[in-house]
Amino acid sequence: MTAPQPRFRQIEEELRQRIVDNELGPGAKLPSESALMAEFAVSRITVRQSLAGLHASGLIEKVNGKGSFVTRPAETSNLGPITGFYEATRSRGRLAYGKLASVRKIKAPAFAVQALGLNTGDTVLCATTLRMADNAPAAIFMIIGDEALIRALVKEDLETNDVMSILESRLGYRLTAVDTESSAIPAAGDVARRLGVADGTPLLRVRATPIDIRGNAVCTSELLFRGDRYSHKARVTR
Amino acid sequence: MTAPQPRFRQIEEELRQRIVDNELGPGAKLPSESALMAEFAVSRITVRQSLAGLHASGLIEKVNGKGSFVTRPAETSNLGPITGFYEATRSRGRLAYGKLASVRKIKAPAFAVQALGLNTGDTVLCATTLRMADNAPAAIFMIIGDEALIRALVKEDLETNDVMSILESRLGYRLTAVDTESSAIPAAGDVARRLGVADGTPLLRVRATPIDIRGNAVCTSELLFRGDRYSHKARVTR
DNA sequence: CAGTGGTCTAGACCACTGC
DNA sequence: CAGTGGTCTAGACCACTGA
Repeated sequence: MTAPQPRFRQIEEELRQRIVDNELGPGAKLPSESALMAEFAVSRITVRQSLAGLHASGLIEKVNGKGSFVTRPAETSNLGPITGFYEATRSRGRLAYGKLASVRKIKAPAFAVQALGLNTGDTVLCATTLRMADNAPAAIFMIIGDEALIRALVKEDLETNDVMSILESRLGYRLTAVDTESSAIPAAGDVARRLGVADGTPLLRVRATPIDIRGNAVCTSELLFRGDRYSHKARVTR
Repeated sequence: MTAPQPRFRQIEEELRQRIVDNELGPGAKLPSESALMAEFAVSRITVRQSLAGLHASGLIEKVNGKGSFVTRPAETSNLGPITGFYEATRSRGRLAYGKLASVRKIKAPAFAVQALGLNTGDTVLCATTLRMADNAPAAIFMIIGDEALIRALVKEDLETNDVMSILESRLGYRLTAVDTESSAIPAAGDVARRLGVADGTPLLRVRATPIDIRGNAVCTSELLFRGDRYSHKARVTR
């Protein structure tokens, strides 16, 4: 038997649904606690218990004397600098932009198969950009995912905007985490040439997979940095 | 003016203190909610609000019908495989151990100064181990911190146990996060020789700083991996 | 000023645990 | 069975916001 969910959780899920469905968009004001008491016919404590759940998920913020509001995810992009190359670079006062190198259909590489839960041999769309900092090549970025999603990302301009920020502020995704895997590899052939380094130069390879509010992988990406000039910072919490 | 803390937070802090001071050790049962109501002369809701705070920090767990218990941190070491080299390697069925290479007093390197909030020129104690997987060199590990702490870690056997697990299960630290910074550097001289790789081979360098429950850096460490054989996985949450 | 969220009280019934 | 935490009600007073 599935135990019936407690009332406060039902209300929490109902509100969560309204937010995910963009019925309550970023920045929108939630009904006041007394309004929710009336709507769901429960006591104030029950309402507050529901709101506490949403607050804990970072979905809403409460402002004393004003009300509760849906958070604007893009304004609190604290999922690590890797996931926000342009933002991080610009915040240090440097010029950052990218050049779209290619958009093509490929057979999903092994890491994408695993990250996205695909079958071997599935085809995916892959967009590649060369990211520049102060007019010097800084990194090669590759993003892989569902065709419709990648086309939407390209349309929203991958040469200026970070993927995470497009996903959250333009495409309505609600992200909760990013899975990352870092390793060090030698630069080779075309990659070395495009980054302007000698063959064999150590590169930092970071593969990142944003996870949405339902625990699903949205897409997956690979970033190749010059190891001598850039590093990847993150805070891992339990 | 510092605003007076609400009652429930005072109680939360009091209980948190008892846990941190090991007055309530891992696995210990907290007083029941009714006992806490009597002790602090507050209503049950207030008590539960305090416990909710501790629960959110992962410090206690509640068991219906039994009571609330202090969590055993070592049993939930999910702060990333980097921070648990031995544990992660052994869990894949491979032999993992280390060799203590040196323990010496040094002038704190720049990254340690920043991570630990020291002054340039301060001296710290530094222990180095060579970590082996299936009898082959896998990584060079260096840990830097306060003299007493490093000596305690060495005494608890850095050749067998992960730092995080020693800190949590033997030395009574309560860790909440780990700050990490990854980059790729070429192997050089002594380091290359000890890892058994050619000069210039890309190495993954991960610097990790465990953060305790009060937000303080406990110590800081640097790990040099062979980039072709190991990678660093982490899930970054908001 | 009225409306909002922040805090708190004094009760209640339930499901679960262990004796 | 008594003790525990899980859920919920119907109130209350406060501090803060904005008109």
